[in-house]
Amino acid sequence: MEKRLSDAEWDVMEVLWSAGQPLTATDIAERVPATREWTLATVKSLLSRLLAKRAVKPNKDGRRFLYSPAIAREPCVADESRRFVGRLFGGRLSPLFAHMAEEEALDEEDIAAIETLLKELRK
Amino acid sequence: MEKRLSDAEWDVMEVLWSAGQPLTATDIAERVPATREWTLATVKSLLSRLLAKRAVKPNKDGRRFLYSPAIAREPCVADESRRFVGRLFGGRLSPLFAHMAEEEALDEEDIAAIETLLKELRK
DNA sequence: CGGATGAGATTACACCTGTAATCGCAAGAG
DNA sequence: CTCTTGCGATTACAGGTGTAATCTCATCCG
Repeated sequence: MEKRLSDAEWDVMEVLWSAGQPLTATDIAERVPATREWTLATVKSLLSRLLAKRAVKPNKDGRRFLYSPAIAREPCVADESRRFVGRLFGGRLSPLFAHMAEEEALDEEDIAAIETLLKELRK
Repeated sequence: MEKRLSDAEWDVMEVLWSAGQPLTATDIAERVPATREWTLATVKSLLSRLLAKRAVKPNKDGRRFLYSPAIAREPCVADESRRFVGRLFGGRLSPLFAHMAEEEALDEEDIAAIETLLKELRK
């Protein structure tokens, strides 16, 4: 990634990442979370910015473009995670974990999943 | 909190939270992470903004102010955590955990700490 | 008492963000 | 071949942010 993605840009990228295929601006506008009541114009602006950041790739399809992600989701998530855990929890995951546990943001399913992961790591 | 804190504002708040006592603007400027090469003026600006957000409390001390946090760190961290985990991991902690594990951002110590926490939760 | 000092308040300013309207052009409709 | 329409590109604009200089007092030094 050349630059960080803004919140709104993330929403657009999420659409592209989950689509699994190139989409037109209109497609994207339709799939963006409904809570963002964006007009098509807004989506197009965001696409321009994402193009400038080289986060999406335009593929000419006749008179218009099909957009697809130029960067994978994983590295972006990794970046944000590092930033976040670094800033709030001194870079360590365990304090975050402790915090979430206290907040009761963990349910049975999470706990089980994490236990399994831990076993994996231990091997 | 009335509003979200910006990155720079967090740095100021961290100083205040960890100081455990009211500080003057100058004190704060001295304790801010050195990587931020801020002038005193910058710190004062940030303090103004934090006052506007009611995140810090000014206590008149003769001719100047001693600043102390008006909000606790925990709720702020909780807010940011919710935002972060919600946005990137669908609100679930286990995918974040899986991600960090893959990134090898976990060392022995973290793993042990988390195991202990899990046992606590299980009880 | 008068000037220097130092504190907060005010102002500055460029860049980023969210949100959009408008422009200019190319393609399809007739 | 012309008119409409749908697209990307350009422009807009207010509010947030990082970073700071300047202004305005009150006070301490002499």
